[in-house]
Amino acid sequence: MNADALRGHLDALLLSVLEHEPQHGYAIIEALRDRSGGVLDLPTGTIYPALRRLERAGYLASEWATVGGRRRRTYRLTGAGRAELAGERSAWTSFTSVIGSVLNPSREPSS
Amino acid sequence: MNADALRGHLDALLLSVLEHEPQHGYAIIEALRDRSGGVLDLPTGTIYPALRRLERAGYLASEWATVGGRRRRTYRLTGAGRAELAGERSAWTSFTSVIGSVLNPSREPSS
DNA sequence: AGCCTACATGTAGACTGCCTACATGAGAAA
DNA sequence: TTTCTCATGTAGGCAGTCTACATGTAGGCT
Repeated sequence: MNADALRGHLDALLLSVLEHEPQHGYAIIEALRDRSGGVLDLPTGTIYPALRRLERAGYLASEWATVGGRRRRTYRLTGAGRAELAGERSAWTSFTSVIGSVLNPSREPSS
Repeated sequence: MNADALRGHLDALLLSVLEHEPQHGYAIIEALRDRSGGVLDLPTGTIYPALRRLERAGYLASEWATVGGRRRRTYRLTGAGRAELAGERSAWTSFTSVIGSVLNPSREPSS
């Protein structure tokens, strides 16, 4: 998986993983790996800054927790985050449709 | 169309437009606009450097022509470019599949 | 005790590609 | 002569992802 290809779609992935339950960063990385069949194995240097960015943007909120002696920062979707996720999903659909139509144009009978 | 979303997929679009006939930059911009229903309206500052990059990479070759007193640099696919296009197409398919599976996971019955 | 692995978070700086803004010039039409 | 379309190109900015590093706990193995 090329790094550039991901550009601009990571936010949608993160929000999507957090849709049904709050997660901490490390678990999010594992969830992405699981859901993608091992293809998406994103480094911490990508995930943690991205989560903070999404929190600054108001799409996520976080709380510290300690589980088994280890500190976790648990993120959850805000209302704005939920709306953003919906927007990202529809943006993804139209994005794939547009690129697809250029990459594999269905030849119209010419006028 | 968000600029970041395009990142890493532009090469595939350009090669695809040039697949069946050579084109010059300005015409490529118009072709992308047409094929995408007006959504992809890419600036010259994006297209021209990208075409030169693809030529440096060996995927395109270019020749100057003069049509109606105007100079055009016409690009065509090389053999390597054709192979690259095939690779980009299959990469696009797996890319959409992976992102899609994260964004809209089909819930497996849990074990 | 010492070592290694998994768990867990974070930052600094590099890389790179797409964008904005600008520059240039010919032909055609108003 | 002014403006629009056609046509190419560069310089510099921006921003997101990555590499590499830094820190620390828990638990298993020898």
